[in-house]
Amino acid sequence: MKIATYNINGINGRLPNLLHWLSEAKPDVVCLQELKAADDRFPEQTLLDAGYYSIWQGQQSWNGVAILSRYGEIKETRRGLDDDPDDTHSRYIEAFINGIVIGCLYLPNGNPYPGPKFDYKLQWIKRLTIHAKRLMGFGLPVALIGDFNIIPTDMDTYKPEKYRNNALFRPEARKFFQSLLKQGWTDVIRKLYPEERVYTFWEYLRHAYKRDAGLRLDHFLLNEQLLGKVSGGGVDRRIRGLAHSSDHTPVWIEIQTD
DNA sequence: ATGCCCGGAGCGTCCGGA
Repeated sequence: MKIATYNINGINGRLPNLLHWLSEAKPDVVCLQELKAADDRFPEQTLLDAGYYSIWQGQQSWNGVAILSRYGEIKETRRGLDDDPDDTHSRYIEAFINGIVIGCLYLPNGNPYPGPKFDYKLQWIKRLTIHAKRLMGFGLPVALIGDFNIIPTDMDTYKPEKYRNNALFRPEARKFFQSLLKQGWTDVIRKLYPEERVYTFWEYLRHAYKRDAGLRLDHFLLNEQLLGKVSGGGVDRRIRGLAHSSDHTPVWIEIQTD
């Protein structure tokens, strides 16, 4: 069972790219972020024709998350986080697929720091912390997957000094990531590649991809029950270099199924 | 310090992205 995450940066504008990658990579389950499409603009039928069932939480112009599955109708277990009924951002959707709880998230960017957007990021983090702890108590295999908009360590950016006051790299954000690890989650891509530079995002500006001026922002956090079943994982780096690509590239893991 | 590049909305050129 191959599970992937991809910040698509506009699902309709990049539908050809998405379909091409799906046909090539053949993931079984996909978490998508930054749909930038209202609910009624989600390309459900096109994805069905490509073999994928979907659930999604859309929003006009911004944000938006979805889960795709080749296993048939998806059992949705949650959309959105608790404790803020006024939150209008579409950033979390969750499903139960093949015995695994899959939380698909698009954590707020938070720039510029300081400011209200950074405050919103911290608020959202607080709410995710509560939900992540709750998921830990289920006694089921669980994965929190998506664009965390967090550079976890110096190793995860081409130039740490440049990002010291960036919301992606601020101590508050990195501390949160560490606190999740203390809850019992494992950053499985880092575990698979302990020494390597693994980037999942390259800016459009200044030929960042060509210069390999990247960041690692897209993560798989797995609990113990799921970690033991992981047989591999990686980054589909080449996809970022294709024409009209998203600024992120797909990341995936392989799970042994019995 | 600024622009460099993108999609979306919508038809000017801005906003948000990271």
